[in-house]
Amino acid sequence: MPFLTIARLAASAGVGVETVRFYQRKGLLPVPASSGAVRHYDEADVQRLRFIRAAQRAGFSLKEISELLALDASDDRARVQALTRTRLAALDAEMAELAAARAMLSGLLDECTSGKAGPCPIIATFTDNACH
Amino acid sequence: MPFLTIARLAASAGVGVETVRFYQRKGLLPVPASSGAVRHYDEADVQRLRFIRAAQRAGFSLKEISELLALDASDDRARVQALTRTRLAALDAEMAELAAARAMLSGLLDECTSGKAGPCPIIATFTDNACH
DNA sequence: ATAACCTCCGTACTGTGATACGGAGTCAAG
DNA sequence: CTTGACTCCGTATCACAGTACGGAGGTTAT
Repeated sequence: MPFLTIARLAASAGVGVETVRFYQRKGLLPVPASSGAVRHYDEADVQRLRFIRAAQRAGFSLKEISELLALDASDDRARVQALTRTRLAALDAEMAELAAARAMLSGLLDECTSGKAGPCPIIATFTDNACH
Repeated sequence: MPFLTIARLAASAGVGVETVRFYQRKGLLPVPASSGAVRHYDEADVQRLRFIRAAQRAGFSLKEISELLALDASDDRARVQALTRTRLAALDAEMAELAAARAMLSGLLDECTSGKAGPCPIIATFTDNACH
């Protein structure tokens, strides 16, 4: 049977040992009862750790992920959907902000590189507070 | 002449007094030489503080902003353009990540709400690490 | 069986952007 | 001439997601 040490568990999800221990402290990963001094991990731990990283890539915070992990056991789809809708709304808001910033900067960069005289339009824009 | 106290300076940019003091500590705002015990601020300080907030809305970090502020004096357009291009690339990368997360979650939410049997698809997706 | 490496555990520190607290001094109005 | 609001200043604390460190002990390859 493939017992994993903490280093191999960490490697299986592409994180560092310290990160695994950090997740344990946060309650996101169980600390296995050690029959002996060195703890060992199994596939369930690998799955759980990968779940955390996958949910993180979807923009969930560690706090939200710990709730998702709890819901994994309880199968409360309404709550999962609510968390997901909240996350979607937050993603939309963040994207709108980034898009606005991108549009502004890209326009200013064009202006600035087109070699007009006078002060740099990028700096001037911030100075005039005209960007919002 | 309209001397401003720190509270009025802060209010003029919609930030708190502590935030102004924080920016002073970071070197983003000058600490005026106080002729007396209470320092006073002028329009230049208001402009500088507003510049910081405007650049921040464009996604620049305080560290980048302090460089932009230095460039404001030196008029080094090439450097400003380089910073702006770096910021644009970072914005594009962030937006792509958010868009991917959004697409995935939105699809999963549809699936989950369409009331199919079996385990919640959102949870299942993270569990299968199938999202990337 | 010993060197080299790994694990365990607690604690401390990193960076980012603030926000809070407490005591002493200052200033304007009533 | 006192009360209340504001300022100054240093230090501490917050949230977030880790990263680093050090010493004691366990494990593995030669």
